[in-house]
Amino acid sequence: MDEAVPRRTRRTSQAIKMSDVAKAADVSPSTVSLFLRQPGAVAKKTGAAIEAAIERLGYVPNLMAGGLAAARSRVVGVIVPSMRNAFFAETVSALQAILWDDGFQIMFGNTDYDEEAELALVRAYLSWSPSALILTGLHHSPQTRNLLKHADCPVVEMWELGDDPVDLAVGFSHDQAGRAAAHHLIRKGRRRLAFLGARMHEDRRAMQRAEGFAAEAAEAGIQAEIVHHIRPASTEAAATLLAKALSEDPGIDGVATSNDTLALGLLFECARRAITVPERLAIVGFGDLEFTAFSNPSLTTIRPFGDVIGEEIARLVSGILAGKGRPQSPFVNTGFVVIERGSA
Amino acid sequence: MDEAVPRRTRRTSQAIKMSDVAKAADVSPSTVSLFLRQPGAVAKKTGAAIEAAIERLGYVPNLMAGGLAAARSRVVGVIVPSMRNAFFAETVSALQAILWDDGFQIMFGNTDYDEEAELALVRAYLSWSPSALILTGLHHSPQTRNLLKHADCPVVEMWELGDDPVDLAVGFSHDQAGRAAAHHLIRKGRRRLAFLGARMHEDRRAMQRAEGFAAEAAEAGIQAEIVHHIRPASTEAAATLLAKALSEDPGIDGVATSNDTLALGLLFECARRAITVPERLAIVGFGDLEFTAFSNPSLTTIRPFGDVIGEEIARLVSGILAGKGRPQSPFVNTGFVVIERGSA
DNA sequence: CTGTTAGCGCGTTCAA
DNA sequence: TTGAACGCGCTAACAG
Repeated sequence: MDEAVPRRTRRTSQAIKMSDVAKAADVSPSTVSLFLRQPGAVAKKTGAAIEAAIERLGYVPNLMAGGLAAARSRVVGVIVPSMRNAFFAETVSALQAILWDDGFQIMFGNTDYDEEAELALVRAYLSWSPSALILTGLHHSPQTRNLLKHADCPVVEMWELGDDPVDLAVGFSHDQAGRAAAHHLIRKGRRRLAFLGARMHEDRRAMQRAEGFAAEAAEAGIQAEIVHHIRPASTEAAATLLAKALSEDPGIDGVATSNDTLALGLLFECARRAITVPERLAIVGFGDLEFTAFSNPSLTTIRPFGDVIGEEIARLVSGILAGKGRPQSPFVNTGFVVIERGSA
Repeated sequence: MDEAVPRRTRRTSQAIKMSDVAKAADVSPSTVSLFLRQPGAVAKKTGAAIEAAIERLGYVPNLMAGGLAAARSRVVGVIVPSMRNAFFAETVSALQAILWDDGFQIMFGNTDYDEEAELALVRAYLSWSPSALILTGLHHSPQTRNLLKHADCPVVEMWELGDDPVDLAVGFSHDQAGRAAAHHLIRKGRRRLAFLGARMHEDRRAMQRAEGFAAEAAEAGIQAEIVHHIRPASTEAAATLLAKALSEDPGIDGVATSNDTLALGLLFECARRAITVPERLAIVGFGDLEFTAFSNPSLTTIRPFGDVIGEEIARLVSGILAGKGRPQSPFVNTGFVVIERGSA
């Protein structure tokens, strides 16, 4: 009976378009277009008239039309495993800030560590003719890799360094980070080590750190066990992991974790079990999350410079797209540092 | 005659297009288009042929062309104050998961609590003819509000409830959350209260919680001071805040914080100062971040259901866009709960 | 420096 | 159930 009255004006919202602006400024549409893309290439007076018209009419360019005509959009696709991970939040935040200033927009997605999801995302982003594609890690399904190889834009793999990147890679060596943790503990006189990791069956980079840790220990003649847990890193998982580690070797005196969150949980669990840190157990985390400096005891950890990764990528991508050419090397090593605090 | 010289000087990367698929499947482009949008409306045999051709050629639709023709893209713009904030990460993660399944893509941006940045983002997203716009909070610059009012798509304001939303709102009352914290402390016998907040000059919602807290206390005949700090919430800020609060009233026996991160810092700081929690100081956090259940002591906090906010919005938006009509009420109250643990 | 012109790849009538 | 025609709003080559 009574048809619902739409609460908002339906469709055909006669949006102001470029030709309207052109008419208002008494120039041709292509001049408006030119002005928008290269303000300097238009006479100052004409430019002022166009600008005034834009302002007066409230013109908002249609980026789909622009992208279609130019066969390229100013969209940058970014793919991370998980948005809930503070590491990536840092990187994406930095990326967004810089790319935005350079006139790019970010399309953002997470794979939840699923290769199929990654493939679907890559495909989806590709269908926007993006200006660049940024993804996490060097490992992808063969199909994904193939798509990326043929992509008509810069492709950046981040947070990992290694052989044979698809195109560009910005990050650091997780093997070395793992080794650094072991090295630090050994230097501190620890001889019975373990690496506690969460979700390492999915998180290749955490696994690499674990392996680097074990390798470094082995080279020093120390056997380090790797203990892991399937669930995501959480303070709670730490209790489980510590129990496992202790049951395998009650004399453990030094551990590294795949993640500061885990390390925080370990701190709490040690307090509960009256295990003194660092006296009886030294702990090295990973990530340098904000609480590490201020926990009790403060947490020795490895800082991966997630923000720098974002900045470097943004700079790289912006540079290439601005026609400044590609760097000599496809790698940017953003490195890491061990930050010594109270826990080790 | 003249037609002999096509001006295809553009270096297009031979992408497969719909017409190629059509040719390969021996149908017309519009049939392919129809099949893609409504597979059921095409003869089964034709559909199979098209599908095969798509597969064989590796066709990827050009979403810009599609969006341009349809005057609508399947992009959903999402704006949060900060990506580094774990609350919003939960929401965005849930949003992305559901919207993705429904065929939408997310464009993501953060304002860093800057109204101008928000305006720019809204404008940018609008230029993609989005399917929906999702932003944080009910407060925007007049210009932004005006743009949103005239937007030709659903607009959702999230994480806050109040009068006069632009269109739809999904969230909860921060005033009530603040009151709940005060109520809890009072019920626990605390009589000298304070609210410790970070960045409240920018974060309206934190401020609302603080005011709700103070109001509830006042109604119980208790005066609660509000102490704040300009820097973002961090475990470190907690020390500063505690010092301030104590200097104003050394006898404080119950505090709420704007954020669990702050509460965590407080826990550490209390340990350092040998202030027993909850005996001498009861603490109520906000956010129910993952460590709260497992800290030492565990943290009493308020859980805002950030993931539910994301789910509700996704459901709402998907429903409206699928033509299922708009809900009777423009509000969805996702509520919150006080989770009582060790610290209060 | 500005205007003319010809599409970009697809959705959407509508007729067949 | 399918196909032809048309145009979405803009960019880019080129001529003036």
